Amino acid sequence: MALQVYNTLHRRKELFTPQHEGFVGIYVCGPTVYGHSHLGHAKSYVSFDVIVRFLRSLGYRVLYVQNITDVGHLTDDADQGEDKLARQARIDRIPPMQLAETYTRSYFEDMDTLNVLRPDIVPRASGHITEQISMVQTLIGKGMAYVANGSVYFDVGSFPAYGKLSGRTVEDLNAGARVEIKEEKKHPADFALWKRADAGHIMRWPSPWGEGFPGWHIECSAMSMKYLGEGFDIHGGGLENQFPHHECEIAQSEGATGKPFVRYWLHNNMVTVNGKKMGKSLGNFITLKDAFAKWDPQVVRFFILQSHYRSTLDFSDEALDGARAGYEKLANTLRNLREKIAIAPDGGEGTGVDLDRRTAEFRNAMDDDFNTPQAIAVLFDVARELNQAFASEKNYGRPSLEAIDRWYALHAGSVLGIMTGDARGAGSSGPLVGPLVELLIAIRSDIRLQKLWALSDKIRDGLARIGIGLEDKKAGTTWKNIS
RNA sequence: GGCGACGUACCCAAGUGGUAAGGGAGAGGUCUGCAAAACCUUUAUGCACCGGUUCGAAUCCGGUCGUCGCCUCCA
Repeated sequence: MALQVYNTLHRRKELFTPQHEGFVGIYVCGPTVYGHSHLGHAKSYVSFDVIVRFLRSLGYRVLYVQNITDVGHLTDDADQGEDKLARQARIDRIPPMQLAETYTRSYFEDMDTLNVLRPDIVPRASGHITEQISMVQTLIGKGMAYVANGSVYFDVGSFPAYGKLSGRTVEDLNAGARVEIKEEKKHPADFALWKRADAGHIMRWPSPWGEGFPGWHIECSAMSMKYLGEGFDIHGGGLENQFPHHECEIAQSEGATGKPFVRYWLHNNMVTVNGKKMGKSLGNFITLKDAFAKWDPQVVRFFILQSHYRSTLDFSDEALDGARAGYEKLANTLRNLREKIAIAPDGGEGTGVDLDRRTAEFRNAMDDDFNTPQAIAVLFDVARELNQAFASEKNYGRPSLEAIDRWYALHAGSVLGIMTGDARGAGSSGPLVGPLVELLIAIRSDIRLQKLWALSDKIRDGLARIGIGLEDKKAGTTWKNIS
């Protein structure tokens, strides 16, 4: 089976074939940096992180571009309201670019914590004003855009395919009561490519049409094509950006180049919290920094991947608790595996786990539009078989055990980006912790030989209170970090 | 009003024509000084509801109810 992806453009799963053999160009809409990142960002960027990781595991050279929107756009209608970045900067009493820098750092800090690999190129909108102006000029030259009162609008009437991504028509838009009629626009569905800056507008750049700032959609077109070429393989983003953002990107990009823009459009679904949509404008969003105080970041990542990227994901304490328990089961298995490896003989028999079969199952799951929940189920299947083998108390050979360790490192670690930490689990330990715990275990073993259970339990309970869990097994006592 | 998605056990969640993955929680058991971990057994004759197509439907078609999203910045 080969990789199939759900292409929003055609509303079906399609065989994935890159434009240039062996190479994949992918662009994902990045965050607007005027606040801390939230759970929605986590779902989106973890999802695309796994997509990129999987493509790389298939042998593709992937160029992953993700923008940072540091030019503020407006708080409500395309023509009303205040620039979001400018507003927050005013509230915080700092320059807008300082605000953007602060939250760009915050964003990557959170993504690093979630084990999301950095994109290969992270272009800032403010650093690509020239490219955006140039593209607007091309569109004006082609008669697809017009200047009105210092602003430039895209004429949707000049692009008959407008609506092909979202399945809307210009007539639908007319019917909707929410499209603001703006005097200077020829048609209500026309969208801004460049906006005239009013006197108080801080972020402004000179342009052929006077001082202003770029429209919301133009940055993604200009930057994606600059780094990936005029037509490229994958464009990803949140489902809510399908319309109008991505629709407008297609119109202006294909209008400017006359070539197909993106071959596969991938959209991830939204996050809800206790059943309700989480959105910036609703004010009910949970920032990642708050989430990490409550749940282990690795568990958050695991939880996200336990549902499909095109399904909505509801965050609730009960669901996260379930995910944590499942995650710990895998972590325990891996820890047990490494303890066995440390004492395994060079020869010895195999575990009987059919890794070839499980590899194929994992690959098939991921080939089917990145079905991470099914792929994770395969991780559990291997864990169960391995634990069954361990339950029989045989002495398995090191090569057989190490093969399973490598299997997890590849499939769980490299592809899904989970189970990559210390097998002892979360928590930070200073350099003295290990030797000290080993010493306590040795002393406690003597105590246990004397059957002084009360004293023995006092040591175990005391260690548990400071985050060290002891497990007494036939082969001896082991320890792990607990939270 | 227009467009779209979804509704699978107590919870999370795969499965799009061949007889319900996986995880959590619960119950019972094995092991253990106890605990933990792990293993075994068990938990949906049924996949919102009602019709239809079919030898066969959670999966296809029609209808009903419900939930959510987009149409306005948002991942």
